[in-house]
Amino acid sequence: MSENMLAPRRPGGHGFDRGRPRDPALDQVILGATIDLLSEVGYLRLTVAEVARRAGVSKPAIYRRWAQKSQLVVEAMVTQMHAGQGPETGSAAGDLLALTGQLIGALTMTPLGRVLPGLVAEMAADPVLANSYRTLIIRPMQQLWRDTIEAGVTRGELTTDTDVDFVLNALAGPLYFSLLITGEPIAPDYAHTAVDLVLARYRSAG
Amino acid sequence: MSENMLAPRRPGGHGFDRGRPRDPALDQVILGATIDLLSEVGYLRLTVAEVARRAGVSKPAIYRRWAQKSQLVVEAMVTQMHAGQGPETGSAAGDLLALTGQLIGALTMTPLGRVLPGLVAEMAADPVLANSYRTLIIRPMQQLWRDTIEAGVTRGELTTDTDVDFVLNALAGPLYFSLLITGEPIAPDYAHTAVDLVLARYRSAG
Amino acid sequence: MSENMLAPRRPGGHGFDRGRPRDPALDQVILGATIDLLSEVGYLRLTVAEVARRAGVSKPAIYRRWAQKSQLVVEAMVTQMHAGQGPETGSAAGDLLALTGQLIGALTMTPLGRVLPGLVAEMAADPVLANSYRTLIIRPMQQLWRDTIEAGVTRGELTTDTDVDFVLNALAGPLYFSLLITGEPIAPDYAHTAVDLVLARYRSAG
Amino acid sequence: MSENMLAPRRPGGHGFDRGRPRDPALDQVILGATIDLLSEVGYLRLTVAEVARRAGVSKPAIYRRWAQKSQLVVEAMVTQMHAGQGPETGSAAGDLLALTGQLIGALTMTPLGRVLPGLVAEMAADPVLANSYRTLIIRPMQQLWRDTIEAGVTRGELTTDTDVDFVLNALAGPLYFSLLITGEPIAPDYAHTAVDLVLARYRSAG
DNA sequence: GATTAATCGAGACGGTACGTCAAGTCTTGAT
DNA sequence: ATCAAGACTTGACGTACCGTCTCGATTAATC
Repeated sequence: MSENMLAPRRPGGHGFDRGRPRDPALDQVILGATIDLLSEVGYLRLTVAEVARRAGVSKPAIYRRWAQKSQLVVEAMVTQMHAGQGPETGSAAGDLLALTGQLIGALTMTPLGRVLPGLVAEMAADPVLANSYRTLIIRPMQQLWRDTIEAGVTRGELTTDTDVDFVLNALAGPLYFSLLITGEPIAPDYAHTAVDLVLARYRSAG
Repeated sequence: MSENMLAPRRPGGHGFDRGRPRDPALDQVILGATIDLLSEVGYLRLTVAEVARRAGVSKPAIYRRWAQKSQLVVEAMVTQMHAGQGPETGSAAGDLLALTGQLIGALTMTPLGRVLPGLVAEMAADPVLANSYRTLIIRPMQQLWRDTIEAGVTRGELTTDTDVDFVLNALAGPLYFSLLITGEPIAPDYAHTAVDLVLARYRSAG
Repeated sequence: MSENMLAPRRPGGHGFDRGRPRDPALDQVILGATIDLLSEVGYLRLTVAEVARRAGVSKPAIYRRWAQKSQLVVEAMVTQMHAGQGPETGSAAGDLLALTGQLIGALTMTPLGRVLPGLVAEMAADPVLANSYRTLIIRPMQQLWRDTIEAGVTRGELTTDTDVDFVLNALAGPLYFSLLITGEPIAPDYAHTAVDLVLARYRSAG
Repeated sequence: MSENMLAPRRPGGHGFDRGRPRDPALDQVILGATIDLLSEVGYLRLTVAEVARRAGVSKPAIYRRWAQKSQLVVEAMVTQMHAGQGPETGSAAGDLLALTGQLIGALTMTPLGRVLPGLVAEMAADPVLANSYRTLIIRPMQQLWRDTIEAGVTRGELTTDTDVDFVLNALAGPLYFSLLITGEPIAPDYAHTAVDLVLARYRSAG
């Protein structure tokens, strides 16, 4: 797995600290330029050369850090993810509502929405990238949801037969479907309706 | 709407039957070659030149019909959609189960699954293409689902407050989410679990 | 030689006058459009499709008459050549002066000048065309010059050792050189200077 | 004038020695492949892709240096021009004879003859190219002739009213005329006959 | 008068080359 | 080993023009 990760490439295998050290400021400048460009033109029309131009940096400086355009973009996205706090509203319903709302926000208010389509295409052709994206972005999100759902079960609010991954997919899936496929806007009451749906089935009688 | 459609470009606006007509056989040969290549190499690695070579056709013959690679591919996908039959199992539960199973089949057994990621990326960058795909593929599918759900309401199996589009998204969304984002295989009991979920909320008491 | 000629193609080999006869008016319309377009855009940028459009004629109607663009153009040029009259000024000097002046006029006042460069290129690659051009345009011109020079010899104005072809080349060559290669304008006194040059060498002492 | 020149395109206007320098070896490899191909197939049938293939170079590497095929070809021709030595035979007659012979050699023994027709066509359609060709190839040649003729005047071998450009055209023009237009071979005694002609008129009595 | 065959305009067809673009790697000289 | 700059290969893109072929609709000469 570690070889699949995309976290900044390190210099060749000899030692780690010979020669001129990388300018750490460049990482941020590059990622910033990437986010900006991404939200302007989307993934497909983003070119590495243009990122370099805007960052005032050379192309090799970028490729020294990320093996491909897609990995640069994933990393840029990661910096946009707020260290997702598990919500603590006191009830499973409230927590799920909060998480769903957070996800809607991320998909519609951040560049993530513009980026996702292009990334989806690359992921289908590049397993390494897919792995990076899933490890760095999807998995942490899933874990948050799982923790929340399991807390609900533990507290006796959700039935013990609750299928954690299924619930997660049931709440998040339609959002991605609208974003990527139908292009329809997300209904303003989506979060409520969807959480209601889940609770109608999995709310513990006790 | 008509200007957004991509169905084969037609000759200039004078009349419609002047000059040598397009060879309709070529349409089929080209679309067939496209489907074949698509299922072999996926969207991103499909090249128009290779489609031409396999179809025994010139590149201009292709570009005469479709303005871009992406539109050719959409059209090819359309030919793969079987005039979706509304299922008639006699119960809303059975019908929804059948539709969900059909969709799973289309996404996993046909080239659609291989093609979708690339198409999603292009759609995000090309509104005309997005419109075409939605009009030709998504909307007919949605209509089928809507008809089925509404039939359930009419027969008194589903409550009258059933949100048709929400239900549709709830059943189909997670499938696309798995296919495009998480890459996880679809659980073998997905159809049952998902339909159960919906019925737990929308089954009519009567 | 006859098979190298480009004079209008005739219908297939059976008989000569079955079926609908060609519209003879079209020949003229096409040649006219060719001349016009030629003088506007030159040879290389002239397309057969545009000639057809302007002539209100179809492409096959053109290719039925001329096998290639280049032959159409040659034929169009021929129609521009005035049945060159041998001048009759009474003296060899006067006749040569007149011929040279005529040639200057043809090269600078008619589309010939715009056409020649492109034709030269095609001729180098297409012997059939070269033959047509030389037979239909160059040879008649050469004959005129030869007759004139020989008349001068006969009348005793030019020495009997006059090399007819050499003289012809000496007078005409520099004109083509300027037109095709150097691009320099032809000196206004070229005709006089050149004829003087020739007479200085070949004027008969007698 | 400088903006009309085609000599290898240079990088953007900042400085001149930043970034990876062009591999000068490639210039030579490309020009060499161009010359070879040119003498095999002539101008019209030379394709940039084939030049690239033979030179073991990519197409963009070529287009980085020359904006169009025609400019590549001109540049290739320039490399074939031997830094023309002004002949020093001691007499104007001998010098002119030598120059004429040199020109005959260049037109018949080098690829120049095969290339010229195609180039002539492009020049007529592309003033920049025409300018380049004339500046780089024609003008240096003309200067050589002018110097020679003027030396003859200075030495008293040619009359002081000798029209330098006219003489030059009179000697060179017929050669191009034969090559490009009539297709007739150049007479073996052309050089002598032509120089005789000129001397008959311009030889100084003194 | 019916038949026959080549014509007509329109435009599709195969072929071939064009010139462009972006991705990712390599090279230079300098720090 | 880094940096900026930009050359480099690779591979595909979409376009243009050539000369041919096909369609349905005339148009004459022949039968």
